[in-house]
Amino acid sequence: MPRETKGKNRRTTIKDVAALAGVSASTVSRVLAMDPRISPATAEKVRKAIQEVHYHPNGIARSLVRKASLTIGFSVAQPPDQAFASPFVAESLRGAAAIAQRYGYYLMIFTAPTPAEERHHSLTLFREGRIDGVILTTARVHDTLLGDLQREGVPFAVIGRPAGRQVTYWVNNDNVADARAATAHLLQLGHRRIGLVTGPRQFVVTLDRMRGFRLAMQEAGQSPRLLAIADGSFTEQGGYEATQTLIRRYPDLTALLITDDVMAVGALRALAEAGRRVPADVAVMCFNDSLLASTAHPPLSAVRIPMYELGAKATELLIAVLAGRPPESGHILLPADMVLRASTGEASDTNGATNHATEKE
Amino acid sequence: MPRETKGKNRRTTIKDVAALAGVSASTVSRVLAMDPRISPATAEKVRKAIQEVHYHPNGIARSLVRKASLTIGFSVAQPPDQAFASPFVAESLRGAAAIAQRYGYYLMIFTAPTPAEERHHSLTLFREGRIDGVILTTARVHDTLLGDLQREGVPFAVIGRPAGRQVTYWVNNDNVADARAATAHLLQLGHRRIGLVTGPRQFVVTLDRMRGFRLAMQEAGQSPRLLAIADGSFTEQGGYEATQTLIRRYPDLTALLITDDVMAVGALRALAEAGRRVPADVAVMCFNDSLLASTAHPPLSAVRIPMYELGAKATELLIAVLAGRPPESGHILLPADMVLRASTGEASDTNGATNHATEKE
DNA sequence: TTGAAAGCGTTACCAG
DNA sequence: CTGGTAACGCTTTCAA
Repeated sequence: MPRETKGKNRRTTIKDVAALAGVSASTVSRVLAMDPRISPATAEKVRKAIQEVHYHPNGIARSLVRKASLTIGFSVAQPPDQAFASPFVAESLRGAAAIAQRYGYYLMIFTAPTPAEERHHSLTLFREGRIDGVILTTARVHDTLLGDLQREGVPFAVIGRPAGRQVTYWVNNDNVADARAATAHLLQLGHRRIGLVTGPRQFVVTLDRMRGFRLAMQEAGQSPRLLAIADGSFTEQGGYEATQTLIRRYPDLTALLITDDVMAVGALRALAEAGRRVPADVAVMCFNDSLLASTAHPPLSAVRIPMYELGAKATELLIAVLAGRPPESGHILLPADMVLRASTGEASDTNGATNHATEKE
Repeated sequence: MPRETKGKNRRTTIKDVAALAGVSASTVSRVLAMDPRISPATAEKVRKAIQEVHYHPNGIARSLVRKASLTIGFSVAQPPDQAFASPFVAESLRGAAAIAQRYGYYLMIFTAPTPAEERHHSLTLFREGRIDGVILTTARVHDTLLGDLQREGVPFAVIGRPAGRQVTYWVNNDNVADARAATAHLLQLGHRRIGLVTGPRQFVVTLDRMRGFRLAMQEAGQSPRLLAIADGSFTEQGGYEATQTLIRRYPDLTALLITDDVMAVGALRALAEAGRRVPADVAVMCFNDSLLASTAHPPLSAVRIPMYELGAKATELLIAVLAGRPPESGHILLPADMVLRASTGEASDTNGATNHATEKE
């Protein structure tokens, strides 16, 4: 009769442990929580029992009672068939995963092509109790998302600069300053006819970089009305098409600033097809600086955006908030370096994979 | 007194809805589950109440009682500071995310540098009830992981070919055949002194591709003892170093097969430094074919591994298993094409970004 | 220092 | 067709 022919193969629960150790479930729970007022003797007993039955506390039950999932959502604001193809997303996810893991948080990812879907997923996951907060990887210009999340009490941190003033937690590089510095660098090299290829204008990052470009050009005495700018999607093809448009309309450009390295690769293709040599005819400079930039032909000079760090910092920020110790300074600006390679005619070798001769701004 | 000054700002629960609609919680639950035997009238009442209080069922509570989290784990067998940097990981994750989302599953990702950690994370997440099953992205040669998971009853699907015979669910391309075809192609171009640069030998994929290489070389009458092979880590630097070693030891190589495109980019760097022109002195062919391969200099001929599809199919397989309708055929082999570009001297243009003139095997 | 009991928010069985 | 009630596995008062 003391045979244990009860459950078939239920996973072992806290009660099994309690029974085996001859204590109550509460006591087991306390041992697990390292409650100091448990006697060393019983603690030992319980621990042995836990070992014996291979007990693992059910995280779902815990989440239910604690009202916390220990899970962070990571929102990729792109169609699932593009997400992660972008080095920016992949790298910032890498940073987020590293930090989440370090602090004992789980990471749940979801993709959302449209703002509406991103809103829906973030809200639903939170309301269902599946995530405690969310990392957003994109800030759009006219976007009710952030306001909605705030209103609903969803904790979140943004990678990028939110358009409004009201958002508290975000991490970014200073895109206006960085784009301005990059443009200034091209000007300093002697270029005057500089074109800008940007991503979609619905993104704050696009507008910020455009603004930096404009500022530098104005400072150089260029009329803001005459600036050569074209936009495209954040893809190789997008960069290709935007560049084609731009160089057709402005055939005398001698330099191109491109706000994304994937797009820049497409720009190189367009330039090659048009018979323009880089950097002899047209100098090219881009943003991000993934492996793609250093292995392109020619290797691309780039503003090195700390993508990994952006993801990591945003996650740290969110975790601090979730842990109830929100940092006084809600946002962080990370510095971006400039990496000079052959595409602006300045690199010593032609394969810049390790040629990170950087120049602080 | 009919003022609702009850909870402070508790999220609304099924009971709130029940109270408002004047029915029991069970009834609300049934409406949610679209139980056919609920009367249209009450269903309507309940639905209105749900709208009114903005009710969202708590997913954690559901998971607890249903013993299913609707969540799939995605294991990245790499240190968090490398994960997703690999196009293979990024692309297969993309595929997994798309399918998971389509079937209403959530995706939880975790990184694990060592087999021990991968085992620990997979097992713990499952035992805690946080995931219903797991996608593994790497198959190692001597690996108890898969056996352990089976023993513990963790449903899983593998991207890649598991070493043992016992594993049921996996998706792969035929690496032996694909490597053999690639080598055969180089042979057909007239090369005889062909070197192989591979990833770490602990991975099944490495051994399979080595095997294919060997087979083709043997068929061409080469002594298997004299084959030029070097291995390195799956990084640009790994490819660089392995290639350096290889071309020093075998200075007369006229072609290189490299089992990864990130590594191939490093190989190009090593060749350039050694003063070998590609393809004039050394032809280069690689695997995977991400954007990196087509934008390298020169553009790399590659065996195009369907990375996205591998992730997608593995996820479909796992979801089928979780849904209780395990497919009769447990594993799937996807075909891989060959994309010929300038690095083997065959491309018409030098920028192969869209030059996917493929050749079926 | 420990135990009993009351939840956490659902679902599902058993009556009616 | 609908309502009570007992789980699901854990944490956390409240008592002792």
